[in-house]
Amino acid sequence: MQLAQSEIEIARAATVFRHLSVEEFDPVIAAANIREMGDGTYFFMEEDPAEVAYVLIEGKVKLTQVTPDGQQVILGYLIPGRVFGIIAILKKVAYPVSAEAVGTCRVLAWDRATMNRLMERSPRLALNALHIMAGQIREFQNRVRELSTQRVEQRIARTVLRLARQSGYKTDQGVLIDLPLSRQDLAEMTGTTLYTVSRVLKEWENKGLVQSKRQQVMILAPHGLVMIAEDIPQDLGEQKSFDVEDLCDL
Amino acid sequence: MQLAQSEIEIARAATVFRHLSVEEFDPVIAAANIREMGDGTYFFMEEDPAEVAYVLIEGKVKLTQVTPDGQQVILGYLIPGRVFGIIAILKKVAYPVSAEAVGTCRVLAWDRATMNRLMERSPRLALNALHIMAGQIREFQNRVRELSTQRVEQRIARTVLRLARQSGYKTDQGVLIDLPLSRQDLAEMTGTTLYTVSRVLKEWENKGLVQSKRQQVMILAPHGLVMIAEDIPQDLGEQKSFDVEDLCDL
DNA sequence: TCCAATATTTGCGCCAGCGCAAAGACGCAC
DNA sequence: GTGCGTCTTTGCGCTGGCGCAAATATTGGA
Repeated sequence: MQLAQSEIEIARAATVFRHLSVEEFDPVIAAANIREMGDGTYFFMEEDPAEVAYVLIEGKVKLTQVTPDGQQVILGYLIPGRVFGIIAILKKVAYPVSAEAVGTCRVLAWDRATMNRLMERSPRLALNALHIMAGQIREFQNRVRELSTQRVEQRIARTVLRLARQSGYKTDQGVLIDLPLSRQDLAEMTGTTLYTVSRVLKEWENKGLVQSKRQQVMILAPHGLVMIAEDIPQDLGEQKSFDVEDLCDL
Repeated sequence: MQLAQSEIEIARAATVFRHLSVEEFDPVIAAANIREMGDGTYFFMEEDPAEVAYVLIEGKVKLTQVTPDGQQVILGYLIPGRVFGIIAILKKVAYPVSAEAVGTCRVLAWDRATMNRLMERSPRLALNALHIMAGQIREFQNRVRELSTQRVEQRIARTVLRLARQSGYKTDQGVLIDLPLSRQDLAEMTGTTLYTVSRVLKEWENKGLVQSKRQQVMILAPHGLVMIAEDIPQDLGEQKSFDVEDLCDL
């Protein structure tokens, strides 16, 4: 398979290749394999020996874990430009999560030997990997803190806002989360049940904060969700108008 | 301050220095600063710019975060040989946690410039740092999963067993957790309240699983706790005898 | 030794969230 | 259009866990 120019540009912008000079970047691309995966197929499963690192070019990827008793937990979704399976640069380690294609995906892939060779030539690449892992640590620490201290509605609000920031798609009605996102999925992301998610979304819908359909959530009033996410007791009556900027950060 | 031979040996065994040759390790030690911190003092606070990396030689260190509304979360305790603040090898990042001395601590410390210079000379050192960060990611992912899927009693059991494995001190009665560990501390580690922790410990005490005093927990029947941690419904009646091996892993 | 500070226990009331069960809505395949 | 599988809603009852308040225990320091 051949790389289109647009695909190279997406890779160029990937965090893992940030600050690479052209001389460093070209061999990276030259060594890449492009691969396509159909909806629902797995790049790798939790516990598999980590041999290949990927950069997502097109599509979405879902990262999950499964508890010993078979319950699934969704750790997050990836969008184009994100690297995954980067752990494969290390010898003799296993992937800590499963990675599943959500819709058709195109990725660039490098096996460990290739990645190591590239890193030897561009220390910057290794440093970027470190940066990415540091960011992941921070992210999961925050998740632990959220799960420890926040109530369910708050966690759902944060999760929805995070997804909107990542995969939000602005329409004239509001921000649509561009993912097939069932109540069950949201429950697995927030550590609750599909019943509770359903009830919370319904309540938000009644308040005019969101509009949800089958496997779909659209945010109508980001500000209202931010209020919930931050646990600011809002006296109702005055509804703030829609403002995309609210999605920028918390 | 001078390094004792025993201190050098502890550093030698630290995970971050694993597999280093003598030629690589000697300059590392030569470049180290030894530092002593009193009980309750902080090596660094969450959000501080990360400038120094540490290896714990003696004492215990508590890692914490604070929520916006002032609630504390304990992410874990470190024992001698563990590295912390390793994030400081990267430029322009902040510590994601606070690190507090529990009892008097002795540590080795390197500032970023020194650490970077050492890593250039020993790529193995950089690789070890990567390994450690990968391990941390895995650990926090597991914590997220636990918090998402397990009930309070289970999480407390896992936490107590983990602490015993780390800082357990075998006595003729059972395994004593060698940390000042209040109900509040356990609550902050497991995402619950001191009231619930108190009630759970009391119940375990009545069943003869543990014996707890002020800021102290001793495990009498590890097997029983493992049963709870793994959520195996135990029909009472037959109490298994004490077996230290149960602490080895879950 | 006694006091003040800190840690722990426990009764009590409450409610957030769980989870079954059953009905309803939706969308795809034929 | 029909039918089936999947997803969603919602009534209901229940309980795990929260958190106040007050009593009690423990400890270190004066």
